[in-house]
Amino acid sequence: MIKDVGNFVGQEISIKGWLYNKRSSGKIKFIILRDGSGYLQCVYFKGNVTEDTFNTVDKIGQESAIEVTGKVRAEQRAPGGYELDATDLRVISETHDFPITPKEHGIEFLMDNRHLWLRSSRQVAILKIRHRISKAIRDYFDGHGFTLVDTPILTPAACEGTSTLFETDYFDLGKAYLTQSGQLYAEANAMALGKVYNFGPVFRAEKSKTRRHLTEFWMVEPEVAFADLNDDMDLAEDFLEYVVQSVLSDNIEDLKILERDITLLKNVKKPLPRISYDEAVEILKKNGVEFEWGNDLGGTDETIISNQFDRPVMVHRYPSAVKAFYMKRDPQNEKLALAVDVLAPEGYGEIIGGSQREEDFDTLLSRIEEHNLPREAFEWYLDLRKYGSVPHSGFGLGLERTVSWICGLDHVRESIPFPRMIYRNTP
RNA sequence: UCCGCGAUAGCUCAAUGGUGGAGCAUUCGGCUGUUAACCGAAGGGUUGCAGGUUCGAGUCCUGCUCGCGGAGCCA
Repeated sequence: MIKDVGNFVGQEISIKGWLYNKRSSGKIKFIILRDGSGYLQCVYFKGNVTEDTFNTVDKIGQESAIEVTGKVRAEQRAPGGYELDATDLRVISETHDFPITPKEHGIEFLMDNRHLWLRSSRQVAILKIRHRISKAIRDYFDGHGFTLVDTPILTPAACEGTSTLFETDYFDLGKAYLTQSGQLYAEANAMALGKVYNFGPVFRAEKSKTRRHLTEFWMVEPEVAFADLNDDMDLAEDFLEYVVQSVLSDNIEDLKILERDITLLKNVKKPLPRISYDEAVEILKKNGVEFEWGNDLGGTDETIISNQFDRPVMVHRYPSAVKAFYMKRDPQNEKLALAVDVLAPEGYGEIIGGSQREEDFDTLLSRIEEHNLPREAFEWYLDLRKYGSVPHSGFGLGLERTVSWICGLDHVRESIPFPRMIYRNTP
């Protein structure tokens, strides 16, 4: 693979890939080969290769699949520091008129050609960082005593009763819904295994049309038995530090391709600042925002708050009225929920939402009734409070928002290979 | 759902109500170290769709379609 060519200096090698770009100057021709692992400049001198091979270089278009043979050489003038002094060229599949040229394109064209856009250096870098983040997430939990549990995607009822879900017919059993969260099922698993996490796609049928929303996105949700809100925040900051520092140590080249300023990412270390909702409201008022206590924080509110800090900030104890039914109320103030949101810097908004869960049977039942949720659908969930109920907490981290933040993207649509949005479900 | 902006060559964009252009891409020619290479030439158009105003509409008006930005909702 191209990323390993440095180990083959002085040797003749053959390498398969795609033609990324080419330039020619009379009797010398340069091609840039890409293979997914990196980019390699290959030089064709007239005289070093057959007339036929030399002419073939002219003929093949961008994204032709080829196999290049030649000797590896360290070369300062070549991108990446190494170059292939080519002796042969085998065409595996010739291509002409690849739509995405190395020039500028508009977003509509690029999204229509998303299946081809993925081959560009920028998209390749993003996908590699996305993979590193996914791996860091799994490594972190696997290394801290968590068991991965897979929760259902088709569910009989809305998990939280707050957002609009995709609906589908389910044989003779009526309607089924695409899950918006695996959390309730993760709680059941946590009562079996202690510390668990699930990691998979979730779905929201909200007609949200912003740079932070997809209708299908990936979420990781740890759930821990015998953990309170403070334990939850301790976990979130330790976890977030691990994920960000993993990318910084392994993906510096990819971040350079994205021209990401990593100054603030380097700051993502424990402890993260913790402020209460009340303190957040004070910050808003100091910044001239007319904010009424009791409302949820909007996107611009989150940006103002996060701009006060040089790293992600945890906002805890929100008004219970704007939070989900299963969140435990603060014993010190019944109007507050033991919830926490982690706001990423630079306007990337909420990347983590979590809480301590209500563990008392009667209280949870009355919450379900207050929210006009069908009790039958939650009988199994109530059982968790009937048999060996314990304080427990967890959170959910949105993968695409995290990728967008770490990569410095201006829209989540670039953070997943094939984004699903309100006005686009193709390609 | 609401507010705002837009749709012209394969792509990115120009064009005062008066003969639709440029750069890139493509094809041809030139160049022995290019870095989104460069230089010269050629081909390439039902100006999103439907109506209207006007002697004359890419340009003004109305409706529609699609897209983009933002709000709300949310992670």
